[in-house]
Amino acid sequence: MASSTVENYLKHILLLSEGTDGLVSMGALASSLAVVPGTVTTMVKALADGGLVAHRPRQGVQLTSEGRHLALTVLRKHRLVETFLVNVLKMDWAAVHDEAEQLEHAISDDVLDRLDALLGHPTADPHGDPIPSRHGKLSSQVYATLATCAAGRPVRIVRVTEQSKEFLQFAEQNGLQPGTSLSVADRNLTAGLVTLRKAAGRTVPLSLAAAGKILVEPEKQSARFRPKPEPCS
Amino acid sequence: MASSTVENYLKHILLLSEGTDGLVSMGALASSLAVVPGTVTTMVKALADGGLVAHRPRQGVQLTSEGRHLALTVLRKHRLVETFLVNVLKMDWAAVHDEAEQLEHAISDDVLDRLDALLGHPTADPHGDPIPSRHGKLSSQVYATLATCAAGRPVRIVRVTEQSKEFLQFAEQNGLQPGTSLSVADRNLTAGLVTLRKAAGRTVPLSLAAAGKILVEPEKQSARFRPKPEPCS
DNA sequence: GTTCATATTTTGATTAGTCAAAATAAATCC
DNA sequence: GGATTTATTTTGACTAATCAAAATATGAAC
Ligand SMILES: [Mn+2]
Ligand SMILES: [Mn+2]
Ligand SMILES: [Mn+2]
Ligand SMILES: [Mn+2]
Repeated sequence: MASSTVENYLKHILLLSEGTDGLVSMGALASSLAVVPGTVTTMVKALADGGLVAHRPRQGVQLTSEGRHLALTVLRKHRLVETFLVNVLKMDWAAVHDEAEQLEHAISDDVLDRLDALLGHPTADPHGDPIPSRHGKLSSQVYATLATCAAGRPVRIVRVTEQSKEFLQFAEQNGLQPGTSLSVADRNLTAGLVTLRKAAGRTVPLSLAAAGKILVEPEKQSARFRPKPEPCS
Repeated sequence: MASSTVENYLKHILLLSEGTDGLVSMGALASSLAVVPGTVTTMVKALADGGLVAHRPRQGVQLTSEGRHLALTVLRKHRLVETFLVNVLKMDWAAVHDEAEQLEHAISDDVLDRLDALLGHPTADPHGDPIPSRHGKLSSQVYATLATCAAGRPVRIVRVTEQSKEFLQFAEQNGLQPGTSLSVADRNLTAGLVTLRKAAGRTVPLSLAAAGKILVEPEKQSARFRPKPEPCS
């Protein structure tokens, strides 16, 4: 029932309210959607009439539970579609965001469930972005970034939080994808430069800004050092 | 670039002009698109301005070669998507038309090509509708229907030309799908009734109107009767 | 407590797509 | 040939979504 436009508004409100108190400013929403602020004010009032958001004039906007549910469904479609495009159709991870931006509005809930099953119920998309569960649960785990994690510590990339083609192509070129193991060799705050050391010993320089877009978790101990491997049952 | 609306207009003009001289009446197009005739007149003039159709006032409308090319791409997307939904996601063939009606406007040419390869370059969709080739060739082979083919003759269903859920569910229930072998046991023009005999001897009654929607070709000789089987090379 | 800068809202206009209903052209029938 | 039926076109109005630019509110700075 909801138009593509409405779905996009809700999805952007959801993404922008992640980690905050939930109130999203008109300005932030406008630039996120690439429309002028006046348009957002008008649309948000319409969404509020429809019961999908709560609008606090001159304060911001917030999803209602109905709006949040719809937004989560759209986000789930987006990320499952991206996963399908990369895992099944072997598309470049830098290209799938734009595709999914259209497809998220065109697939039914039935197709969504079948894609989910085909892909084996994945919990993250090719960029490491968490996929909302069918019941609307969205992981909000907080990770360190390459700009903040301790130097020398072995870490594994879990997520790249940046959709732009250019950034993703650069990251792929330098083997910076979810699953990659590495450590921060050096961090120079003055120069705004981070140097990474990859598994093979290769080093990669990265701006601090770029490093902040790459989320990592502590490297799990490799198998031969693991104290008590679980028996396969 | 073209909106979903424009794509739908072009696709419907293409389908309605199949087999005719190419001129489609405003009235036919309006009922096919489920809009009022005045809307069609307005839109067709806009399409003509855009060079996608030629409008002969009070006569009809016809695709230009650019419009025909676009229409064929949309049709190709529609039918490949249907094939994907049935063959890969195992959806019911009665449900996929509505899904494809949306998806045909959301998938890129790149995704189209990858789907085509994944499916093994099929030439017909689950209903037997021919899939336009990547170079815009659309098979226009003429087939007999169950309403016209000789009684007693063993035939094989090649296509079911009717998108409605109800009809397709009925056809599935009675095992009337592309590939099925059968023959017309009896045709009673007065009663408007056709009786089919399936392989297992089971008979199925069918209205003449419904029989006309089912296209067939002469049954190929079964292997044991074939005079000169080609060697597998 | 004014003044200023900034974000937000309002106003007026535009585009795509649609419908209802009136006007018009064309074909058909006597 | 004139009247009638039918399809098409025109006209006027409406909705969703947008922008440009003017008006307004709010918090910060002086
Ligand atoms: Mn989108
Ligand atoms: Mn993603
Ligand atoms: Mn369509
Ligand atoms: Mn089909």
